Amino acid sequence: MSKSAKIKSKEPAGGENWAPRRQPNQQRARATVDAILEAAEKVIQRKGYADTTTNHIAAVAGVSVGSLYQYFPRKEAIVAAMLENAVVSAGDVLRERLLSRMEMPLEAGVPELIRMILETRRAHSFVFFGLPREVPDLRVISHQLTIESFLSTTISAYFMQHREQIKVPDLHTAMIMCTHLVVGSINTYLDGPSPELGVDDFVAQLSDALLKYMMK
Amino acid sequence: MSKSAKIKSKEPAGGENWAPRRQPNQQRARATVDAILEAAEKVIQRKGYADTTTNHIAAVAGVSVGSLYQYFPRKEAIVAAMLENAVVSAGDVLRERLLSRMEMPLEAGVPELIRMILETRRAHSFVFFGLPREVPDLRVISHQLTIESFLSTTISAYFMQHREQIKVPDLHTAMIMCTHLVVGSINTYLDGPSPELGVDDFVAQLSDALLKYMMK
Amino acid sequence: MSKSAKIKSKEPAGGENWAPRRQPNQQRARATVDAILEAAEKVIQRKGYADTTTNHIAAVAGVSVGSLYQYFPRKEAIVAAMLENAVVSAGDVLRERLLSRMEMPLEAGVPELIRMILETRRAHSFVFFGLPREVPDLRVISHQLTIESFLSTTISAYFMQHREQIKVPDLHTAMIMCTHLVVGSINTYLDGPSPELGVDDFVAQLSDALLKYMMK
Amino acid sequence: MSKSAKIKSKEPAGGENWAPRRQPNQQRARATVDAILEAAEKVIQRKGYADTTTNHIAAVAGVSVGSLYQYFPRKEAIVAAMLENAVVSAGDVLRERLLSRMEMPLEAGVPELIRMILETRRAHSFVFFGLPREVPDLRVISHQLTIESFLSTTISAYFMQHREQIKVPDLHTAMIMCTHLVVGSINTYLDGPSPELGVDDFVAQLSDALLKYMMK
DNA sequence: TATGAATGAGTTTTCATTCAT
DNA sequence: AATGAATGAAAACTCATTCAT
Repeated sequence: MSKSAKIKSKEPAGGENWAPRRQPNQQRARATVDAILEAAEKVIQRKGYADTTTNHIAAVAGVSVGSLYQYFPRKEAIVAAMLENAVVSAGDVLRERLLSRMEMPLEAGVPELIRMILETRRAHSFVFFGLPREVPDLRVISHQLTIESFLSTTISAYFMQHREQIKVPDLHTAMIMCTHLVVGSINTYLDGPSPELGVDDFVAQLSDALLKYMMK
Repeated sequence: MSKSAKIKSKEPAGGENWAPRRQPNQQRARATVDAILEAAEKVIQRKGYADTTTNHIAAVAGVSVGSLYQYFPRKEAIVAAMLENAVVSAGDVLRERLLSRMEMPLEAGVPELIRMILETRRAHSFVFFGLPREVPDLRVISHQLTIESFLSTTISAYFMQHREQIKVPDLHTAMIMCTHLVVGSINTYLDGPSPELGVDDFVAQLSDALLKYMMK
Repeated sequence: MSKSAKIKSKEPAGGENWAPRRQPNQQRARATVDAILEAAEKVIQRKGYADTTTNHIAAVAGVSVGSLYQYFPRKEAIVAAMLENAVVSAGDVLRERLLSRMEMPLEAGVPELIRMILETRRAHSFVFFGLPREVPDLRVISHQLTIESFLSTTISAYFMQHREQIKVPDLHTAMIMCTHLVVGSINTYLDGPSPELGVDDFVAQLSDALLKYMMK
Repeated sequence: MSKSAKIKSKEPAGGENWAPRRQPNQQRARATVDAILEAAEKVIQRKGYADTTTNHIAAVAGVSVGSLYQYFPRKEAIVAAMLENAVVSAGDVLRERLLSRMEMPLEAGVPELIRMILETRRAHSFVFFGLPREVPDLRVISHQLTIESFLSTTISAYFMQHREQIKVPDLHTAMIMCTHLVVGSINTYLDGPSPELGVDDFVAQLSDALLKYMMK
C-alpha cells in the first residue's frame, strides 16, 4: 500500500484524481503554484522524492502546507504537475525546432535531430529520468505522458519526410527501430557515469549508425 | 542509552554496510536467507520497494522479522543482496555462453549475442531494471555492480575476436558505441509497455544495424 | 532515502539537540506543551522512564504522538525540558526566599536554610533525583543544570554574609564541606525508604551539626 | 511495563525469582558464571545497562546466549548477582577492617572509618552508584541489599563501642544522623564531577564535623 | 549442557493530510 | 484564501527470551 493510500481515505474512493485541485485563475494563486513547483523541483532533486516532505516543500516555497494542499490534492500531484510541465515545454521546443529542419537532408538532419533530443533530455534530465523512477505511482501516467511518445512521433515524422531516400524493406519496422536506437542509446549515454565519449563523437557515431542502418 | 539513541550510534559511523550481517553457515540459516530473498523478490515485484514492508517480506518468507534482521541489517541490504545475486548469476551464464560462441562469424554471432543479452536481461528484468530505479541508495552500487559492465566487457571481447572484419577507423570508439546501441536499445525495448515489435524482428533489426555500422 | 536511512542522517551530525523543536508561540501550542510535560511527569513517575512510551505520554496528555514530536524531537527532550523547568523554578523560589533571610543570624538562619532546601528538593523530588538517574544521557546536562550548583551558590552566599561569626581556618574549604554535608544528608534522607527520623528532628540535627562544625 | 514483563510470560506468574537458575556446582559452570559476570560489568559500565544486550554480554563472555540464560533467568538477574557479589565482598572487607579498629579512640577511628567507607565505595563505585540507578527493577532489592545498611550497622557499631565519649542527648538519633552525614557527604563527594577538595582534606573535614557534632 | 537460530511484541519516530481559526 | 497545529496510522528495527539440535 502506498503511503497516500494508507491515509484514512476520505475521498469516496473514485478514480485517481491527478489534476490540481483548482484552476488557479488569480495571479496570487498562480504565483503560489509556481513557487510550490519550483520548491518541489529544488528539494526533490536534492533529497529525492521519498525523502521530501510536503511540509518541507511548502516551507521552501514560502507557503503553508494548507496552501499547498489547496492546489495539489496529494503529494504525487505535485510531481505529476512537474512532469507535465516539463513534457509540454520540452515537446513544444522540440516540435518547433524540428519544423524548421524538416527539409534538411538526412545527412545533416539526423545529427541535428539526435543532438536536439540529447539536449532536451539533458536539460530536463531529472524530471525525465529521475522522477518517474522515484515515484512509483507516477510510472503509469509517465509512460503515456513522457517525452518518449513525443520523440517517437518526432523521429517518425522526420524520417517520413525523407522516406524516398530510405532503403529498407519495411518502413514501419525501421521507424520503431530507429526510435529504440536513438532513445535507447541516448538514455544509456546520459544515464551512465561520466561518459567515455564526447558528446560530439557520440552524436556523430550514432548518426553514422542510423544512416547506415537506413540507407543500406 | 535509550532506544532512540541506539539508532543513531549503532554503526560506528563508517560508510554504509551492505554486507549481510552474518554468514549463515548452517543450513537452517541458509534456508532462511534464501526464503527471505525469494519472498522479497516476489513481494517487491508486486508492490514496489517503497510499499513493501520488512514485516511483509518476513511473513511471506515464513520467518520472523527478527530473523530477517539477523541477516540483513537494513531493508536496503535485502535488495542489495538480490541485485548481487542476479548480477553474479547472470554474469556467469553470459560468460559461459559467450565462450562457446567466440568463434562464430559475425553474421551469425551478433544476433546470437544480442539474443543472449536480451534474454538474460529479461530473465532478471525486475532486478536489473526495477530495483535500481526504486531504491535510490542502490543506484551507486548498482552502477558498479550492474550487468552493464559485464555486458560492455562481453561485447567488446567478442568484437575484438573478430576485429579484422570490422571496418571502422577507431575500434575503441566503435566498441563503446556498440555497447550503447545494444544495451540502450534492449533497455528501451524491454522497458516499454507491450512492444510493437516481435523479439525475433527486434533482434534481427538490431543485428542488422550493428553489422552495417561496423562493416561499412 | 528510505525510512531507516532517514534516521541516520536526520540531524546534520552535530551534537545533541536538546532544545524543543519549535517555540510554541500560539496559546494552543503552549497548552499542548504543558499538557505533555505534565503527563510526562505523571507517567514517568509512575512507571519509570524506560517503561514509559511516548505514545502513552501523548495519550495521557490528551494529544497525539505527532503533536508530541512536534515539540520534542526525541523522547529525552521531554525529560530535559522537565528538568530545566524544575531547576529554573526551584532556583527562583530558593533565591527569592533566601534574599529575605540573608540577615537572619546563623542560629535561626541555618535551620531555615536547610528546611528551604529540603522542601524545594522534596517538592521536585522526582525530577531532581529520579530523572537524572533513569535517563543516562541526561546526566551530563543534569550536572551542569541541576540545582546542585544553585544550592552551592545559595549556601555559600548565606554563609559569606555571616563570615565573621564563622570560626574556621579555611573559609573556602568550609563552604564546600557545608554544601556536601547539607546536600548529601538531605539526599540520603529523602532518598531512603521511609525515614526513621521526623523532618523536624532531621532539620534540627543537621543544623546542629553544621553550626558546631563552623563555629567551633 | 518493563521489557522483561512484556515477554509472553511462560513463568506461571509467581513472585519474582532473582536467584540464579541453578547453583553452579561444577567448575566449568562456575567459570561460565564468572565470565558472564565479568563481561557484564565491563560492558554495562561502558554502554550502560539499557544499551547492553544479553547477546552482547554472552559474546564478550565467550559463551552462547543459551548458556547465559542457563544461569540467569532474566537480564536483571545478572546485575542482581553483580550487586550481591559486590555488596557481600565489600561488606566482608569492611567488617574485617572495622573489627581491627574497634578499639581505636574516636579521634583516630572516625577518620579511619570514613576513609574506609570512602574507599570501599569508590572501589565498587559503578556497582553501588551506577547500577541501582540504571536498573529500575533493581532498586527494590538494592535498598535492602545495598551497602547502605551495612554502613549503617557498621557506623553504629563503632559508635556504640565508644558511646561513653559521645555527648548527645539521644544516641539513637545521633546514630542515624551520623549515617546520613557520612554516607550522604561521601556520596555527594564521589558522585560529583572532579572534586574541588582533595580526599585527605575531605576526610579530615568530615571527621572534624562528625566529632564536633557528637562530642559537643 | 551448550549452541545460536529463531521469535515477535513492542518502541520510537515520521509525515501526508485535515481542519479550526 | 491562508495558516500551521494537530492527527494517527504505519514502518523500520531491536532484543530479551526460547528451543530445536
